[in-house]
Amino acid sequence: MLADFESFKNELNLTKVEICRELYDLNRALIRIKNEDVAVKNLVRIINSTLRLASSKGFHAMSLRDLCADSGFSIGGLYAYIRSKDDLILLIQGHGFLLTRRTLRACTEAMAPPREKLLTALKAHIYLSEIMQPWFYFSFMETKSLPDKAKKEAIAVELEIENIFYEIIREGIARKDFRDVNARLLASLCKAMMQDWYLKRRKYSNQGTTVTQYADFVGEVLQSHLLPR
Amino acid sequence: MLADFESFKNELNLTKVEICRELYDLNRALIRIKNEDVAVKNLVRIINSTLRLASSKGFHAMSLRDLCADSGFSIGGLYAYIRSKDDLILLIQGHGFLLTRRTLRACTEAMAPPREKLLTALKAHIYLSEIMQPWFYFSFMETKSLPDKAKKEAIAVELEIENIFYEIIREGIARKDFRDVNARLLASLCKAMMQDWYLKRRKYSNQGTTVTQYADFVGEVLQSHLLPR
DNA sequence: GTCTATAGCATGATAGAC
DNA sequence: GTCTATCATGCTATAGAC
Repeated sequence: MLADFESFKNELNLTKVEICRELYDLNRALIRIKNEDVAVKNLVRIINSTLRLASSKGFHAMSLRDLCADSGFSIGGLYAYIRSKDDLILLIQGHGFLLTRRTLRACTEAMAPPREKLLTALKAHIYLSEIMQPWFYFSFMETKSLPDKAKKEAIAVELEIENIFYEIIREGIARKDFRDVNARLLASLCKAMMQDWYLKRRKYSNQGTTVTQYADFVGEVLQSHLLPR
Repeated sequence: MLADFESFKNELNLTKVEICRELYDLNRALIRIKNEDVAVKNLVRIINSTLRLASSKGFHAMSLRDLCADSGFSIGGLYAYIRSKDDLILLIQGHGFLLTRRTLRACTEAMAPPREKLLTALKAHIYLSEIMQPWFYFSFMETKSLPDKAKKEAIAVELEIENIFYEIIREGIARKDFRDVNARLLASLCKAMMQDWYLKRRKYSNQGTTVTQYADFVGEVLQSHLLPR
């Protein structure tokens, strides 16, 4: 069972380097640099800068000159790693989806009663969004800039995630572990609350709220509504 | 007391034309056209197009030529209404804030027990965001593109709105109408849930969820957590 | 594998006719 | 009050030296 954030983090071992290494392996065809260590090291710089600049001014308002200045690359050098500016969105968002789906599926496949399952999925999502906050924020804000096909995929992944929660709630209602509430709407609200953690990360930091606190609180609110009185 | 959406809408009388008329009156200094009827009519066109284009591809990705094509204006004609492209963000966002603050303050100034007050504020916010959905969505997405001063104001307004809910919850706890929960966090979650209505408007439409249904459901979830067992 | 230099184009903004 | 024509700038992307 998933308890605190630290052990979740250690178990997943999702460092920036590890994330970019897998991203590189999966996108070798698009990237001109063939030396893996060099490529991964520089991808970390490029993606770091992209996420920072895009989150502060927006991806479209960020020029490639900005990106080069921030990452210490030259325009020419940068283009060895991407084919176009828009490639960057696809790269970052696509890999974010992959990790989210994989992590959430892994955490919810084990047999468990709905209440535990719900809390586990909730924590997994919030904790993952904490580790990858800039990725999640970027994905949310830049979905509208995606080409049509990728945008549809983004919406589909969103729905898939929501459905994981929907199914858990439905199972709980069927087993009479939960009250007979509107499962679809509650799944949506659950998503909305999880989302707020990475959309308003700064606000929660300023308030001194920790991830674990936040996840626990959302868990309590959901249980207040779901558990029989 | 605030009941259904339709009567709220009729009472406020916030049509596009009325919204733009007040916006024009408050920003006469920036707008070169002096005939009010002409100006208001065209501002409706311009702002409509801006909100539509910005919501589908983002404000920065929308060029002024796009805007002209969509609104039927010429570049030269457009510049009689704005001084620069960025003026448009300020105009739209600033006026959205004004209306939100005014409406929410008006709905919560009456004396009422915390439970009623909370539900009234909740409905007022969600109903207003339904009437002005494109404005709210635009405001949220483009806050990052604002110049420093305006960005700070945007964050301040956000916090002010959240504090309205925070204070109501605190009062309820103090009077023992509510359980002793974390008021600050619950106010944040309340905001997150209200926000989802205008951020994911399409999704809820597709599901067939109505505003009234949504507002009622969020109200129930909050009460489940707040009311003594 | 990374750099500098530059092509080619789209953009925001203005001037001035009507 | 609205239009067309044009300017100056800044952008993405490429070519070619090292």
